[in-house]
Parts: sequence; C-alpha cells; structure tokens
Amino acid sequence: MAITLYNSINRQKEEFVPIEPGHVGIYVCGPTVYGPPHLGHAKSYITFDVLVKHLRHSGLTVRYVQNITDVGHLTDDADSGEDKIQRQARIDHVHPWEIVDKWTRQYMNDMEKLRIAHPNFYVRASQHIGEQIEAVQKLVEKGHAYEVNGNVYYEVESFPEYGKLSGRRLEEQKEGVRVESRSDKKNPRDFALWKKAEPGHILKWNSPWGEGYPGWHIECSVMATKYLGNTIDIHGGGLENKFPHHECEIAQSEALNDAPFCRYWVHNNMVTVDGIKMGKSLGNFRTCEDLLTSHSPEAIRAFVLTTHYRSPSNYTEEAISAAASGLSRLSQLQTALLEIIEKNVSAGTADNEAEKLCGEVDAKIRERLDDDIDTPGAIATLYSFVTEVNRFISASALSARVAAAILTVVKEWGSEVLGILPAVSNKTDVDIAPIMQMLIELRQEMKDAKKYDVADAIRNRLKDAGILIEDTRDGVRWKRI
RNA sequence: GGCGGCAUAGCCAAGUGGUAAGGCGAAGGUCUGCAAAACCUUUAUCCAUCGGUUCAAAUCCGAUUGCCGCCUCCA
Repeated sequence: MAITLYNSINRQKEEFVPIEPGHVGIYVCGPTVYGPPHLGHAKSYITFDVLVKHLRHSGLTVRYVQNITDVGHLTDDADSGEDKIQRQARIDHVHPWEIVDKWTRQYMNDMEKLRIAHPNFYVRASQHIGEQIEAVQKLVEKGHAYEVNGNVYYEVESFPEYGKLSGRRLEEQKEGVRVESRSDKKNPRDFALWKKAEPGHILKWNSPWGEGYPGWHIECSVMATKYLGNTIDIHGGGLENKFPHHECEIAQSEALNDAPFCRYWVHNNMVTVDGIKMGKSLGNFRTCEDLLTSHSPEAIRAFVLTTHYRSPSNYTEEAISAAASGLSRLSQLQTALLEIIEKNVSAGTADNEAEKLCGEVDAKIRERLDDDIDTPGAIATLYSFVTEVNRFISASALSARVAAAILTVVKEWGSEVLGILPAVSNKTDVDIAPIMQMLIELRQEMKDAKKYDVADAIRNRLKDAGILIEDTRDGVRWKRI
C-alpha cells in the first residue's frame, strides 16, 4: 500500500511519490542552539525519526538532512533584535561559539538518549556562509533582492506566490502590519537576507555588502538544495515555522532555482503543558534532560507518539505516567516470549492462530503508519496484540518457534520503528546473576519451609535495592526496576 | 483584526457516511501462602451546542460556543 502524507501546502493527504523512485530526500529544520532542548524539540524530532524509519522500513533509501542553526536568528525582528546566541553568550560571559558548542552537544546527547536516529548528517549555518552569500548575490542579480546600508532584503513583491504555504495574501497583510519605525525596507513584509553587523557583534563575516551575517531563512534554502537538490521530497518542521520561515524558504529557493522547492511539507503540531503553550517566557517548559531523569526514553516517546503528530500534545504528569504504564505491558510480553524461546517449547495449540494474527497485526500496523504516520493507531494495534498474545501465553499455547515470530513483529515495530520497546537489560546483569540465583534458591527454601516472613523479607529487601522478584507459574523471574 | 487548527468516557486517544479502536485509571473475579505479572468481566444508547443534507452522520454543510497555534525569534 502506498504511503500517504498530509501535505501542508495543499492541505490534504496525498500519496507520497518520491522524485527518484526508491530514494527520498528529507530536510528537517533543526534547533537554534542557544538553550536546552525541550519536549517541543522531542515531539518534532521523534515524529520525523519515526517518519524516516518507516520510510526506510518500507524499503526506501532516505537521505535525512537536519540543520543546526548556530548563527543569526534574532530575538526580535530584523531591525531591532539581538542575536539570541550572542545574547546568551553575553549573559554567560563566554564566546558565542561556546554557547553553540555546549548546546549542540547537549542536543545530540538528548536526541541519542531519546533513541532518535542520527540524521544522515547535520548541516550548520556557520559552515555555509559562502554559499549563503552567493545565494544572496544571485537573488540581487535576479531582481528579487536589494541592498540598503549594508543590509540586503528580499523583495516580497517580486515573488507573486509568496504566501502560498501559509495561506496569507500580501494585500491582506499590508493593513494589519505594525508600523516599523527606522526601517529601510521598501515593504514591511520584506525580510532580511543579509544583516549588517552592528558594532560589537561578534559572529560576523565579510561580504560584498560589508561585515555582517546571514538572515534567518537563507541558511535552510541553501543547505537543503545543496545536499538534496533544487526540488526536495519532504521538508519537515514545527508548525510555528510555517510562517514566516518556510514561506520565506520557498520564496528564496524558487526565485533562485526556478524550480519547485519542496513537494511535501510536513508540519508537526506543538506541545502544551497543562493546556498552555510551552514557552520559556511562561516558565513552563520541560527540558529533555529533566524529563529523562524521571521517565524512560521509551515513556517519553510513547507519550509523544500516542498523539498524532498533527495534533497538539498536552503534557501532564498523568499523561506521561499512563504512557509508561502501558509500555510496561509491552516489555513484560517481551520477557515472557524470551522465556518461551529459551525453554524451546516444541509445539503450541495456538500456533496456527497466533501465526495468522502476526501477519494481520504486521499488516495493520504498516497500514496505520502508511496513513500519514498514524502512530496512535499503530500503538493501539500493538497493544491489543499484546493482550491477545498474553492470552495464548496464559494458556501455555505457544511454541518457541511462534514465540520468536511474535517477538520479531513486536521488535520490528515496537523497537525499530516506533522505538518504544525497551531493550532487554539482563545481559548487562550477568555479574549479579549467580548472586540472584543464590537468593532465589534461598527464598525458595524458606517458602518450602513455610517461613513466609523470611521469604517476603528477601523480596522486600531486593525491591528496595531495585530488583523485582516475581513468582510465576513457570518459576521465579527477576528484573531491575 | 487576518490566517489555520481542534472539540469523542474520570484522563490520554483512534475512527472522516453504515451504526463508537486502544491505553491509563477504577470496580469485581481467576491464579497465588501473600505480592507482582497475566487473563476474564464491567466502565460513552453516544461523539461541544443548534439546525440542514441523506435510507443512514461522530463522520458532509451552515451557524453558535469554547480552546489552541501563527501573524515578531521559537520544534
């Protein structure tokens, strides 16, 4: 079945057809590295992580490029704002590149912990200054941009299709625009391609227009087309970037290359906390680092993925705890299946039924993800599969062979594509395994002697030490909690 | 003011014309020395409200109300 994606530019689900059969080029707007990665970043990058993994799992070769914005974005508007990175550097009394370096590392770190696959490569704005200058020059030559006092602006009027992504028409906006004082733009809607460096500005480069730095949008146009071609298959990013950022990217790229910039625009919705937008100024944002101290990466992913990417995720402690609880059934199943495999059970009365179910579930999950990455639907399918398989296990009706087949399906989607199934950790516990074996035997002796207080004490003390003992019909099981 | 989106049980959340998936929580039960895990049963006569189209609507259309995002950097 074909993969469909909701294409923001046409506002409808469309069948995804790559330009070059079998190959996909995807560009996703990355973070501006001046502060800690937060849940909003997590939602966006987990979304695109699943999209890319699903495309690959479907047999496509994907080149996934993500940028790291390490220069230029401003706190305010083009004329009066301050470089966010530079401002943070001033506050911290360090060089701007220390800020960039610190938060880039933190970002990479957090993303890795969240089981987000590294894009094929990251691209940095600061490493493409030359290309950006060339692009700006070319835009000036083609009559789409003009220079005033060392600043270069894109002339929005020169690109009639400006607004096609966000549904804004120029005429409508003129009236609503605030009066910008001290602006040397021809039209308030024009946006900066190159900014003159004011005295004291540290991150600056030489250009035909004097010392300065690139505008906010040009880096993405330049880097996306440099690595993925003039027309890219998929461009992803947060909804809030639709306007003006993505709109400007289109205007620049299409004016520059005379080719459609992007075929499928994919925008993820935002994260709210207790129903309110998460933002620094509101003091309610949750960093990935904080979240990871109290929740597993899988729980965070499950929380994010149980909401469709185009709907807002509302963060509450209850919601993320519920996600974690649901997940424990999945890991529990994994453990149970491994036990059956280990015991090498030869035949099961439910084998046929279970094998059939495997095929159905596999197809259903694929269908859900094919349908505009319906991760909530995929997870629901996986969870009801868990219940059905547990029923077979309760009836001791599975062979090792079929248990392995089930495990393959569970891991394929739960671990490889969705990334919500934790890895089995007992391998790392080989060192304490003999000790555990001794304690379990000792406790069994106490139980046999009906010394339940001692047996329970052993169990309780182990629990305090972070190890959970479970008596099952097939023996004692232990795991770290 | 302009543009866009959303409203489904206590909570989270699918379903986009054929009569309400799944998870969490809660209650009861099975198993167990007890716990845990697992399984079984129950938990929305109804999908914000009001109209309309249709044999049939949570699903399409219109209006109303509420919430959210963008319109200045933001995932």
